[in-house]
Amino acid sequence: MEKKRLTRSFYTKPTLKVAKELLGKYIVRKINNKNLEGKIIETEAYIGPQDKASHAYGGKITSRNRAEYLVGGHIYIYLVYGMYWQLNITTAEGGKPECVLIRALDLDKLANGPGKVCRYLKLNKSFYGEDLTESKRIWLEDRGEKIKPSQIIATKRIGIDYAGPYWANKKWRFVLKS
DNA sequence: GTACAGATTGAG
DNA sequence: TCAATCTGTACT
Repeated sequence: MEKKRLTRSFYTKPTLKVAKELLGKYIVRKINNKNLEGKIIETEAYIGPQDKASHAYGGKITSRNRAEYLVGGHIYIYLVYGMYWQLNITTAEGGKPECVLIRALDLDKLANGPGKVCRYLKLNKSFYGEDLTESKRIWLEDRGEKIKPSQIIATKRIGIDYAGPYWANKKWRFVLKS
């Protein structure tokens, strides 16, 4: 099977397009010469600064969210609830706070939630700002799997009711039907 | 300096 | 249904 690392041009496309195209791609995490891999089956788009659910709403830059402004293809990782890491991949051009949250991998309960994805892949703050097109320990691969539009389910995003009904009802969460 | 909510999860 | 657990942000 052909394996191809995704390059910068994949990530710099519009965020919603990248979020959908990430479905079916494989994330590869190399630990001590062993590869942990999983197919991405659920993503969620965050498009700041107009997106109230985004940490960059209003164009804010803090030490927590600054990675969100990096050019597409970088990791934006942060801690929520004091215990769970959220793995995001930045999209669009540099200076634009847009990213895609990786919510689940096809790993049967091992990674069926954003916190679990990071636990399984052993990700932590040392990956903050990691470049997925250059890194030797984590990257994304295209393995030639073709995803049909009919396999993609668009739903409302999760856990952001505080952003108000307009943003909370945006169907920016994408799930790959198996 | 202090208060408090949050892109979650797992146990009860 | 709720506790675990801690960072960023908005107060004083």
